[in-house]
Amino acid sequence: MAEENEDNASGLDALALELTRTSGRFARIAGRTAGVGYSLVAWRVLADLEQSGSARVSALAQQQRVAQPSMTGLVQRLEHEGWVNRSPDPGDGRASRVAITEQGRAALDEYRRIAAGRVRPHLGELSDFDRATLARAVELMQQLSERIGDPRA
Amino acid sequence: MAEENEDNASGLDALALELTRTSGRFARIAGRTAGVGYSLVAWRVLADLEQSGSARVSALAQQQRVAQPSMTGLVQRLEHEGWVNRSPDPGDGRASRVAITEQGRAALDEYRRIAAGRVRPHLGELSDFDRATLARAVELMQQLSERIGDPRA
DNA sequence: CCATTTGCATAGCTTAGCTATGCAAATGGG
DNA sequence: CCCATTTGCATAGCTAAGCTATGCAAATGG
Repeated sequence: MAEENEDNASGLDALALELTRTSGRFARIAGRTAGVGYSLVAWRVLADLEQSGSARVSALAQQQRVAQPSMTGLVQRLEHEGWVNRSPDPGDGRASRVAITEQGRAALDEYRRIAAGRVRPHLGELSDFDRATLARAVELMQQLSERIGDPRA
Repeated sequence: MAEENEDNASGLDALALELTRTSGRFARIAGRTAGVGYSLVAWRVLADLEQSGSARVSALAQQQRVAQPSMTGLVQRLEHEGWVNRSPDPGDGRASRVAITEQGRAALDEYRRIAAGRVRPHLGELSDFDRATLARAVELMQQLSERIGDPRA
């Protein structure tokens, strides 16, 4: 791969495609296999709520870059699991604030334990350099995610 | 991130989680936004067929690590789009061989053009080193994908 | 020749996303 | 103060994508 990153656009295209395809495959296999059940977005929402305390539905939708009705549905499923609850927003009768429950925290911990457990042993077999490469790639993919589809691209 | 990759398991767990979450987010944003329509698995199947010529449904399912009925459904959708066709397998009356059509090749090219076009400009802004990091990360994620969930783990 | 295995399809479910639309609460101009 | 607009969320209805369980026809083998 190192021989095609210096000169022309076709190398960029190839990298763009490979990155997209590989990340999708990896996420599906690492995050979904063995029936953890919910999507990555669900866990991201829980993780957000774990730190922020509570948030409104539309704010969650914006953060995760999904449409508002999609987030409504996800929150409903999470509420049905007992992982979040909704309370009326003081000062705005339309809005409701979504907060994580104790069960939600427990489920999140469990998910983290399982998901990490599936990937960790294979990470452990890599060299320090390869692990650092992956860690840096995570940062780069986060940057790219934010830039792609951003209005000010 | 570089300060936590040397000593204990919590660093590995953190990397495992971040890698899973970030790759999922990236794939969703890069591959799905702007309504390319089908999933990454669909395009991977087309790409496989482009190179292999034709394959059986169960072989495609194994390659993509999905259940056989899932692949049946995907092949039906692709067939409905006119992107693949099915012909009876000579020598095995139960099986049918799936092959890509000219329209399928065109659709695949179009997808590649769009998907690469969305990511490429942002890749172009990175340094050579960062691009090489991503290219190496692609290889590593492919390795990890193959090892995770493999019977002989 | 019949029992088992194999390849694929179907049925029925859940998750997950989308757009379009509805409704109630908040906001703001006249 | 009243009414039109905006805003926050829910609902309806669609498609895609995955799963398990099951059915059926063709191949295989004792």
